[in-house]
Amino acid sequence: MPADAPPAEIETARQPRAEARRGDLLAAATRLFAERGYAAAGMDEIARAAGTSKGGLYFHFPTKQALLAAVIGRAADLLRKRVAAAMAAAGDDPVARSEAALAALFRTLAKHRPLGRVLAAESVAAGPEVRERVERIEDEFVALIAAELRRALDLGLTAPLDPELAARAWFGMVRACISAWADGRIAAPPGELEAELRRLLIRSAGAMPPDAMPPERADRGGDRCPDRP
Amino acid sequence: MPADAPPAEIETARQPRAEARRGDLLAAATRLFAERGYAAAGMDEIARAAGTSKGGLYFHFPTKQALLAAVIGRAADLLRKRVAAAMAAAGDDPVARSEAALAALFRTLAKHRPLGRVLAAESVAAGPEVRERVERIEDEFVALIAAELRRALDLGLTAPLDPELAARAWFGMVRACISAWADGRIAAPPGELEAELRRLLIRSAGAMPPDAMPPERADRGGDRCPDRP
DNA sequence: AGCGAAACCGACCCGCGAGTCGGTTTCCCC
DNA sequence: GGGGAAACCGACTCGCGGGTCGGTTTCGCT
Repeated sequence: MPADAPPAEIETARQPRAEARRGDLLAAATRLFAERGYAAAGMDEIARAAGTSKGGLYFHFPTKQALLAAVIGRAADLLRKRVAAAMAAAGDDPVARSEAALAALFRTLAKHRPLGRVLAAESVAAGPEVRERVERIEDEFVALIAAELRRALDLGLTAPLDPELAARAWFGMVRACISAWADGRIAAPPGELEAELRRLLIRSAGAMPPDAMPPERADRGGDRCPDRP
Repeated sequence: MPADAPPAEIETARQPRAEARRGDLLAAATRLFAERGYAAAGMDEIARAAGTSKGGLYFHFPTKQALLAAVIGRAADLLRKRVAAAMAAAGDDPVARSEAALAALFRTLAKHRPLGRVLAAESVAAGPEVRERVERIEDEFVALIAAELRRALDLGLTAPLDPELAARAWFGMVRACISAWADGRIAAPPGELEAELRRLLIRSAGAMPPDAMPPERADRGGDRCPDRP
């Protein structure tokens, strides 16, 4: 449904060693863009960090913007792959599929911390084209989740809500928590964080998790259906 | 509780016309940093946009970083003021106070669009000190809401949750929705957006809004307490 | 082996923009 | 009204970093 989704990598697979270099360069660029910011990270520095030289870098990428674009494209491809796999494995239930998509997003971003920072912060710094591209990617995932949420709504599995807005809000929740966690501003281990976040997401939609009831059932008084006097 | 909260503006109030200039400069800088990004916005450009010259700009701010720091400081002050006022006006109920704080955040960011973008995106581009400062500010507001949430939790007004995490997640929801809306990627008018967002927030905490029931009560089948078979 | 292209190197070029500085205007106050 | 400081101006400097280029190495292929 997101229509375009450019064919990922059109590169006509050069020599394998070149491909490896390209990978190193992208990794180094991702890390440095995240650490120093797009503008402050120098091409020379990136080349050095990837174990090569400026000339070698410019052999693979014609310009700094192109490098950033490649970094972003690769990140988007990775996310797409993980999310698609997770959703496919989650079966038919739209709530389960939404949960799975968010969880995959969460895990992927948690595993590759710099990636999230590049996606979040560098869009503005590198000119409007890049910025728009990042927005498109975000919209793509939001639409993915919104579609599931709409199905869930139609099936009466959730409280009445605006699927687009809810999907966007969910995305924001995940992003905010991940980046705070990546900076060490949240102590909890990722597993707990994910579980707690999942509870928030599900409750916010007014839905029950598809798999009956979570283990800790009688924690306290009013867990679900809180009729406070 | 956030401990420090630097005394806002220590400036020893110079001539009033200078103060006005300073304001113009800050406004122009905020706008241009948001539009072009920190690195791409030139000092000369900013000065011109504020109706003055580079020399005049450097009279007020010794360096580009200092300019950004002032922009961020002013934004933080504005947010602090608005949020404090809203919470004070909301009475004692911790859920109402949380709602009010978020709503004030929402409205302030919605009214001053560039401000949110600067806070969100420019922290990385301008070196680690600035970045850390922005994180501190965010943490400050999160802590504010987390405190209310903790009270609500102790009073049994919410489902069991981690107050810090929930506050952070809420913050992320608001931010994500605001920035998507500011870019025109969400069509809804801000009033509706806020209302829908508020519903999501409340539900995610498993709380009831303090003011009894919202008008549209019997919209559909399972609004609250969704026991799906 | 040896040829040709892909891959890589690093010294150099050059525009751009942050910061400087000597000079000019504005305005407060005696 | 005039002296002096605050406020402001804009031409200039200068280092930094993106991009270039001629040359060198690596490697596949016959």
